[in-house]
Amino acid sequence: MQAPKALRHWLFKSEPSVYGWQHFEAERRTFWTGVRNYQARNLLRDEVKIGDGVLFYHSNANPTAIVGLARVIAGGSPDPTQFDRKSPYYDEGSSATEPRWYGVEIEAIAPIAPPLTRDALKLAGALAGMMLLQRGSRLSVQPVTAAHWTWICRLAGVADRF
DNA sequence: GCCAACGTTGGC
DNA sequence: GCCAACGTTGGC
Repeated sequence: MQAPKALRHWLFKSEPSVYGWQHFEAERRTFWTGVRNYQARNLLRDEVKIGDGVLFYHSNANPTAIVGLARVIAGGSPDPTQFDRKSPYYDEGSSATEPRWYGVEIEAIAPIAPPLTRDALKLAGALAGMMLLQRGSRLSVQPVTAAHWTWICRLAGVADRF
């Protein structure tokens, strides 16, 4: 019998002008749609599992920051927006039998207030290796190591629930 | 708004 | 399979 995989940790980027933490918190849960990058798709489809922790990050924002914690409540399934002709995420090259794009469902756990700004993250030497902080890093779904996760929870003053 | 870095596309 | 052109991301 196979041991269950340890819970893992992720960082999801979102532009607050498109879908911000306030919106997410009001809905409490959401299906994460619109990821159109194969590397991120592979993570959503194959690696992001129920119970995993998610850092919700505001990109293209002022300030850019980690603004909340979330939890994965359903693993990868096809992103319905790829089939919706009216959606900006519509992909005519995708089909129901061979969907190209995936998403997961997440639930809001706790806000991080005040937000943990990118500047604050950069000041924490222990976080220097975070993928988020690497030059040119733009993957919108990123793995976060357990050590980085723990540091971030401490910096944010939130309980490490994962 | 600028632009560096990255991903994708398509000609060859 | 190479690589130039183009489009996108996202920090600043």
